[in-house]
Amino acid sequence: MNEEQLAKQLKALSDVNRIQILALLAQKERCACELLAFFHFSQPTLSHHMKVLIAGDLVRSRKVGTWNYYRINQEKATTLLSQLNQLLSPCSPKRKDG
Amino acid sequence: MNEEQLAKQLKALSDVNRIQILALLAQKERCACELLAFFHFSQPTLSHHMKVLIAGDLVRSRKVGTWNYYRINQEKATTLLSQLNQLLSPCSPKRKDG
DNA sequence: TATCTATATAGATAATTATCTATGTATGCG
DNA sequence: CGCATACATAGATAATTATCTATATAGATA
Repeated sequence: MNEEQLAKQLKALSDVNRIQILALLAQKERCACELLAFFHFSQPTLSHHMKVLIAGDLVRSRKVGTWNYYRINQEKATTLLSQLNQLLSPCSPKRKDG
Repeated sequence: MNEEQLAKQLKALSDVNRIQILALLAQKERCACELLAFFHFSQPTLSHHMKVLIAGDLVRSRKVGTWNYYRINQEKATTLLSQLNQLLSPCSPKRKDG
């Protein structure tokens, strides 16, 4: 388990606005302007938050014309959950040196 | 789901040192001086990190003489995992307005 | 009581971050 | 082409945070 990457992902998740963004993306893929409508911060601030989420591999984006659609990176999100589950659970000896 | 508290807990988890502290506590309860031996930062810094983890309800402590023993707050950790699981999973309509 | 050990607190500092305004880029359309 | 729309980037700023040194507190023990 790469703790640097895990910390980066958890840091990406450690902001109320980004948590709410993920909650919105859990429902469906959305473009930036659609996301922005839910919040009170500026467009560059949303851009910043999306960058953090993407850098943490929690969100993917695809461009369609001028629109940028965001969706949860389900695979990486699942990996994160299982890592966190392993971290927070009482130690079960999985490896000989564990 | 209280997103403020969730963000606070995830922020507590978003530091490599604190992740490693939790990994050590997952194995067993440990006192501060025992934890400190694993790291290169100072004792007040450990004290700070433990305070953050406790403020996030992820860790509990008990005092025995001069020693302070720390252990994972398993109940709250499990709650956190399930909240995060709910956040990162494709939306399943649990509530009428969901 | 004096002292050692384990831990916390105070205060300072450097790094990070969330946010803003202003501006740039790229796409679609008349 | 000229302009509007969607989004990103640049640069500034205020707040937060991780870390340190110095010091305080509190329990154990000689």
